Amino acid sequence: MRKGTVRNQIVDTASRLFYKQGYNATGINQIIDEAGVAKASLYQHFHSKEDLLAAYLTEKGIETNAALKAVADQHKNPKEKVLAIFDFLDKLTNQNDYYGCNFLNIASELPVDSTRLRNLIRKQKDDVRALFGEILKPVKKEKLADELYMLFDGALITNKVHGSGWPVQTARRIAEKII
Amino acid sequence: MRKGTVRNQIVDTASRLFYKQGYNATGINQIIDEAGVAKASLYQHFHSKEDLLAAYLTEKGIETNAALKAVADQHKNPKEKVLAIFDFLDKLTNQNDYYGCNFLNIASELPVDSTRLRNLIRKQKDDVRALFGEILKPVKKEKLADELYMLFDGALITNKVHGSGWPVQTARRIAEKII
Amino acid sequence: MRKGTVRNQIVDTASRLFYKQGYNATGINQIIDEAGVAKASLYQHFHSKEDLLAAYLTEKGIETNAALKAVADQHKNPKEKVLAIFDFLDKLTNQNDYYGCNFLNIASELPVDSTRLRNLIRKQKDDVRALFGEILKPVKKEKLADELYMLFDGALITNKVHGSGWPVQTARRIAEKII
Amino acid sequence: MRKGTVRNQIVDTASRLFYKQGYNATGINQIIDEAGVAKASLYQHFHSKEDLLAAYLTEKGIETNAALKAVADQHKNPKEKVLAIFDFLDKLTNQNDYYGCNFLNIASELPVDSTRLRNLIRKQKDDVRALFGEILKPVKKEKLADELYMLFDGALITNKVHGSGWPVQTARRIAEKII
DNA sequence: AATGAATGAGCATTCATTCAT
DNA sequence: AATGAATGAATGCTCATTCAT
Repeated sequence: MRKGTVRNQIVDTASRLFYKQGYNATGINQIIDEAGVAKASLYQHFHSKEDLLAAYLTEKGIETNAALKAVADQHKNPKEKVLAIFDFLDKLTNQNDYYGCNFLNIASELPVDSTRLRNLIRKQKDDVRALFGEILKPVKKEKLADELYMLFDGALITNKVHGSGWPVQTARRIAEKII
Repeated sequence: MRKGTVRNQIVDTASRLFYKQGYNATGINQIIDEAGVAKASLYQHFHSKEDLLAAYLTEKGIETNAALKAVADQHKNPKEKVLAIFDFLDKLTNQNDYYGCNFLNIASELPVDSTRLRNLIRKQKDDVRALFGEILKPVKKEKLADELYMLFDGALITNKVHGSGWPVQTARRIAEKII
Repeated sequence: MRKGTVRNQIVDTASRLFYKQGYNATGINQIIDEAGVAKASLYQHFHSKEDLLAAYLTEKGIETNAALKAVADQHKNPKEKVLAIFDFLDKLTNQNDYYGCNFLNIASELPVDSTRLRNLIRKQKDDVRALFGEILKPVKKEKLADELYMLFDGALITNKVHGSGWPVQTARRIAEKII
Repeated sequence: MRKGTVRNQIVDTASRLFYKQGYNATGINQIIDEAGVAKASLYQHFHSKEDLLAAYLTEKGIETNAALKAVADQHKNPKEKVLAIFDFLDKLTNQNDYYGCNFLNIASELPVDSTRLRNLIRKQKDDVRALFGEILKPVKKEKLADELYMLFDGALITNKVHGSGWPVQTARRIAEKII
């Protein structure tokens, strides 16, 4: 656990549960029980359950983008960078504690008018899109960023629906063709 | 309203609300109020709210597949059939009452262990995948079915996240390239 | 208990507690506990705690006005009618289970903007004012209605503050003078 | 702000909020936020929220009595003194920031057994009663003190219920008659 | 086949107060 | 003297489901 024990214990527990069970299915009571803190302590740090969700999305967004950038940085060739990202997705989606994309999972639970939260999700996705753009800039193919990002999310959602590895590999194959 | 007034009135109302508001956000009370039926009548036709969701997914699955098949049938050339499907998606996602894919929306709301409902969703998606396979069989390209279906869902989820038309057009462009 | 057991049990219990403890000091939980009904049953009959308060004020308003009218009806002479009302107040305020005027007690608990509830209270008070007017009409002294009603409420609030019998008797004495 | 900055800032803020919003409707958090002090500082100066209420009632009691005495002192004739008090009430109740009598407002919010606080309220009211007695002593009419004080409170509560100016004027008219 | 009343378990949130620093 | 983090208990309210008629 990190500094500011109580606050972080709350965020960590909430993040774990929001991810595994979904936002609506996770009650405040379960969060405080598993975090071992008082209910009022949670509300001292977060004005509402929605604020807690925002904290989860923000933290995971930073983490995820850093991880993807790190993966790309391990290669020099733009095409290799791109394919490495899909290989990373392959490893990720095959983990036992993988329950789908943190952001897409939440996206479908939100009411249409949750602008603030939808923006947090869109921001993380735009960062992925931008990452593909940066990778492809040196070879003047930054126009492919949209296509690669769409394959990225297509792979994630199809993997979620089918609980199977073929979508990520299929996305990788298409990526290889179009670059 | 269709035959079997009460039952269909319930399914129609529930479908409309599940789609627009989501499953968890739609309460039994709202359904019976707007359907104009008694609460016990609902439970006479459906054992649980989940059963009602199953009925919604089943009906929409049949409808959606029929619509896609009809679109494909308007063309002779396999490639034209495929592109027509993406053009259909473009029109669909631009409608005012479009709130995302019926099935992907629900998928993220379900608990991990809802096997029965996840199967209903997967079935509809497998039908789309099979449709692409049938379309491409005459030109011996049925292996592309997985790729096209992944673009299909990628377009839908990316459109949902960004609330914009570019993902469908991007998916169509990739499809055109790979066929 | 009256017909419609559950609903009336709720209103009766809430009325008793609102009167004895005040509105804000009485929680929903205490009401359902003492009424012996489920929480959801309360909310089936009343949309909110405020609705329950409205029911209490409405019922007590009818009761109180009927009681006052009955007292006045026992006399023929207008002056006797008026004095009988103050005598009734004397008896009332000396009862063991008297905790002040149902309506004035609530009036000071309400937020300034509770128009609906304030109107219910004002209505009951206007009925008292009107009763004095009717009583005095035969002797062409209906202009005294405001004065008598003000003595009426002055007696009640002063009795509440001092927990003593003198205010009612003082009000009666003034009434006797001015008629 | 007055001397002893912190303590007085707390009392001033609490007084303003207790008066405008009521005692129960005013939370400790709002008080410390608007007073700009720490929560623990409040509890260093006051053992409980109730203590803060006691301070409010005590201060306002002193203020109010001084104001009434000052009004009476501006006249020589006892009858004029009394009528001036009702004229003062008329001005007071017509102010924009008038929300009813400080003391009667609180009286109805208190649990039946709050002897200490009820005594503070009763004390202020007894002071008003005594003031009328002193005024009328020179003309040997001190027996009217109870009657005038009852008109005083009757005017205040009736004004509160009806949100109108007539009760104060009605009380003044009665006062004029009976002196 | 159809109903409306009734329910237990749960929801997110706020309260006045205390404690370690 | 002053603080901000932490708390247990209570708040009003909603959920999907069942039952007697």
